[in-house]
Amino acid sequence: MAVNRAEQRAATRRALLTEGRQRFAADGYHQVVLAEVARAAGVTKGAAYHHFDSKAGLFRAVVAEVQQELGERVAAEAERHEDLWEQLRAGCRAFLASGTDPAVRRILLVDAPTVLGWDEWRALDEESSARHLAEALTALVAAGTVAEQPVEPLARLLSGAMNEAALWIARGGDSRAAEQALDRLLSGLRTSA
Amino acid sequence: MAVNRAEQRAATRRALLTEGRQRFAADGYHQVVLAEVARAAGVTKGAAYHHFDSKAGLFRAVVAEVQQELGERVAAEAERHEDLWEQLRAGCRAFLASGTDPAVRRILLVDAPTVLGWDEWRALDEESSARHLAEALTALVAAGTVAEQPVEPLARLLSGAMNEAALWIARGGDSRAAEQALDRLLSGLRTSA
DNA sequence: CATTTCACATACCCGGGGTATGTGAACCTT
DNA sequence: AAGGTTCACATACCCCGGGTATGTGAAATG
Repeated sequence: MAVNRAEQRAATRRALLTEGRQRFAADGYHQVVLAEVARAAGVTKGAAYHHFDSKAGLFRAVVAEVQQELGERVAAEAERHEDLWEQLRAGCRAFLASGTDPAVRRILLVDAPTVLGWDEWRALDEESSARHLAEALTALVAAGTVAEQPVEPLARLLSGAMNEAALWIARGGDSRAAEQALDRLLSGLRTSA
Repeated sequence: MAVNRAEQRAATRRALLTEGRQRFAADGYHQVVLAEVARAAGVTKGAAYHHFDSKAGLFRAVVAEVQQELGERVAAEAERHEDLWEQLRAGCRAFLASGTDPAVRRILLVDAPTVLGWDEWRALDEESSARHLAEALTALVAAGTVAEQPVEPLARLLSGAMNEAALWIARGGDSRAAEQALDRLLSGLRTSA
């Protein structure tokens, strides 16, 4: 067990994050009561406020964690392919699949924009997944696979489409059908080749 | 002035809806305090609970109103065109433009999914705008303009894309660029003709 | 070993959603 | 038109839960 103070601090912080993540994912931000998160983590509300400035602060930390994991998962799946176009498709499919994870669905896709505000949410999203998408599109434009055009609005459109599709799939939508529909949309971007 | 009881009831209900709509749009659901909405409407909190079962109930009613208006606006814009394809484009552009309306942006696009829950929100969305989109796509498929395919997932993708794009535009994104990017995506759906 | 630091615990405040009950004017009945 | 009923609110209250102010004991420091 941790006797060292830094270790102890890190341990309780992690416990709060883990417990918070589970509850935020299961019950949604507003249903979660901070004192119960702390109690489940083996501490009191005071400890939580010692580590995070507010309930939203804890949520923010959880969001960052989940988002980073998601970004890595998508990137890892994309990098299994050589072809740029296949990288894009693989990344998109990985994103769609991860919508079934309650942590991603409820925390990232539903609650985060409201709790953190759309601006801050978008900034976080930018760092993790949205940037990769924009980079992939830029690379495809540079390679001539996709027609020359502003990348940012296109990335926003695709990002929104996939967010919604991930939720739709999580709610019972046919993931195969969603992937095919996305493929059709994407293929429209290709220069005739 | 209303002396009749039914008129009076309708008047206060409308006052609550109007005042609630403004505040929900300006400050966001959670920042709004119900008692102040009532006070601004010239009544007390008790009156609000006489008309709506909860704060979320008032919000739900506001959402339904805004969503219906939006649906009508989009439909009206679409119907100014004869060609099915142009109807789709016009409807999409009208939707994107309406993202600048704070009521639409904050209430419909940001808060509604969290407050009402994604399922209920989707059900409301289905009645108003999403159905029109699905119908338009179905008509285009029937006319042979768009390739035969399941319409529902495609509609979800486009709906999500436009939601996000509307928010992006409202936050300062270039609406012209978004329209063009959307056009490119849509044009990919056309059968080569 | 004395002192400071720090990671929490305890006790408290208070804003705001929700509820239970009161009230007077409109409505219906005879 | 008088008495009773309904109803559209107002008033007073409960209480959960986020946030804060302060206490405490063990680890770190010298």
